[in-house]
Amino acid sequence: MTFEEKITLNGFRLTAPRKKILSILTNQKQPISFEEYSAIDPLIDKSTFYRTMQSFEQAHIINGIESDEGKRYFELNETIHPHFICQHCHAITCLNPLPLISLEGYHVESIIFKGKCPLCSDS
Amino acid sequence: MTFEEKITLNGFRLTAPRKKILSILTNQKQPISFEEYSAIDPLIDKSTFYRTMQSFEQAHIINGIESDEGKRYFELNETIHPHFICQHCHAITCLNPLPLISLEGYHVESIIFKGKCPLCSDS
DNA sequence: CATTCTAATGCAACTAAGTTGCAATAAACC
DNA sequence: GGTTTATTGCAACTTAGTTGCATTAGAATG
Ligand SMILES: [Mn+2]
Ligand SMILES: [Mn+2]
Ligand SMILES: [Zn+2]
Ligand SMILES: [Zn+2]
Repeated sequence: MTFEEKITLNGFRLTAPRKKILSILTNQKQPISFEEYSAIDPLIDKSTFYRTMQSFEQAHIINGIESDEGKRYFELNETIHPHFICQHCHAITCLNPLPLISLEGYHVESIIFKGKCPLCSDS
Repeated sequence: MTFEEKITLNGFRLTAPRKKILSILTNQKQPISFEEYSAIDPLIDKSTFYRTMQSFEQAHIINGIESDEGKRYFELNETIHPHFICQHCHAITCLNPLPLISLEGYHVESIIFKGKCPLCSDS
């Protein structure tokens, strides 16, 4: 699906900030924060960014993930997969899809593992 | 282990706020935030609370969990178990211990499931 | 017990991620 | 092109959590 389709199929207007946000998120291997995003797109407005994240998250175009440090990280919502948050270096990593775990009564939508990433486990 | 032991074995001084914090956390079935804690212990100072959480977390006396809403929730670190965060009502629930999942290269210390809790799945 | 040392407290001021109000702008639809 | 209304961009705000610092009070020592 193109950026244009992702945006317009949900009834959103096709604006410059939205196209840029989707294009940049497409190039990321890992979720990014506003701080990281605005390093790539320095002219972005904070409100526009966060409002876009809210609308796109509700439309399931993107996922938000809470870091250990009180920041939100965002990624495109393509194939569902779990994430790992390193409590040492605070990196957020996308993991390979995992066989779905079911919990009686609960409707599980995502899984986050926490601990030490490979880099931090060595040292 | 008594509150006194938990505190002093880590080289911390035995103070009134620390004893009260541990006694209140002991009575909780689920992790609680500062907001919830201070409803139970209205005289607690915010700095004292958060500084205690930091020291106790480093000493592995308590666990901190990030909610979906940018707040930290705290619980005693007794038996390790996963948690469920409802993305609808935002409740944080302790789950029963789960067979340990291992991820090649990663050192997993905790697992958080997100989705809809039983109450919110019905409605 | 009194003395000393220093960790911990409590208060106020601060920080920073994220939100909100609102006037100006520009998509979308005719 | 003209009208309508969602969206932008700016500044002001909110709020969870942190920090600096003077005061207090554990704990160790004699
Ligand atoms: Mn991912
Ligand atoms: Mn728990
Ligand atoms: Zn790491
Ligand atoms: Zn719920």
